[in-house]
Amino acid sequence: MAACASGGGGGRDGGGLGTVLLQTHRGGASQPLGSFFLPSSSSSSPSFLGPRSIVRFDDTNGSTTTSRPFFTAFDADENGDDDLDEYFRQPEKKRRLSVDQVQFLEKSFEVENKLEPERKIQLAKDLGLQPRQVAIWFQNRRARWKTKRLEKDYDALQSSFDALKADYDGLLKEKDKLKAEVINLLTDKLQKKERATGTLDLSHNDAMSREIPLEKPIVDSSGAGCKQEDISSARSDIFDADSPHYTDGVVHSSLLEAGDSISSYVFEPDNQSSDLSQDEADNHNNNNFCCRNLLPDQYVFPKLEDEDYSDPPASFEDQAFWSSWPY
DNA sequence: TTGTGTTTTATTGCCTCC
DNA sequence: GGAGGCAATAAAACACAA
Repeated sequence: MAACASGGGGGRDGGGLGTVLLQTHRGGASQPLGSFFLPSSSSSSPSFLGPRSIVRFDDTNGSTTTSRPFFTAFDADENGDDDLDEYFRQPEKKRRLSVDQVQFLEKSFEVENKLEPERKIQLAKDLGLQPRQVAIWFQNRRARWKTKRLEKDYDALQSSFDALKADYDGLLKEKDKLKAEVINLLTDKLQKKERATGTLDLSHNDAMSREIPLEKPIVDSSGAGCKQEDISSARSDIFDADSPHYTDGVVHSSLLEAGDSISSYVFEPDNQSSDLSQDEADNHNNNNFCCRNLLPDQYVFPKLEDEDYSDPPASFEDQAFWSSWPY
């Protein structure tokens, strides 16, 4: 058998297709060409709806037979020999499947998007198409389906990310707000206490107040810049007795490192001190701490926080974090 | 009418499975 | 090794604005 599909190459199924068509042709050697055409159910006008790929087969007699297996509407009697001749002379062209054919294939695809050989043959028979065409249609349809699914998955992921990001941003703002409130309350408390006790060296304090802004007071680990009971009472106003954040003079917070005490970590580290070593810090403490004249031997320069938890956790911005995200 | 972008049909080459 | 699936791609058909 010599079979060559048009368009060059012909593909693997070309042989199978040739076999089918040749068998059909041989089976009905006296059959007119019109028997290959299906009546159109959607259009009364004569039209060629199948591809015009012309498959030539040299039969055993050496003559060339041209098969046009999947025209869905062609009335040979109406069009006459001229049209037929004109059609045969036309160079092969791609033809789209008819609406009915596509609908039929779509329904079949919904049932099962894979095509077993028997089903392929049956569909081809029902639609007047080549089995190869049915296979190609399913293949292309699977590709389109996959593309759509990817788009949907991407949209879902994007929505999920946006929602999470909004939540995260909201929480960050809330955290900043609460932190500011804590700082203000503690600051007020301290100032009131200092005024009430009158132990503060005002002249010295005035000088210090110019160096260290009140919004970010430096607090030591033993007394938060003043007496332990001062900061303790202040804290007790901020954190209630049941609060997980503070018990027995120690803050237990997810925001803090394990073992850190509030006296060290309630406040952000002073930027101007953040790069100092402990020795430098001690020196800095002696020179600048606002209440050093109260209990000099207890003053310890505030422990500096390594990381600022107001920033997103590294893992959140990290690629690895999102690559492990389950959605 | 024509240029351009999109969709559909078909081919090709590679890969996997039996 | 053959059959079939898939990705990439070509090319025809189609839609549509200018």
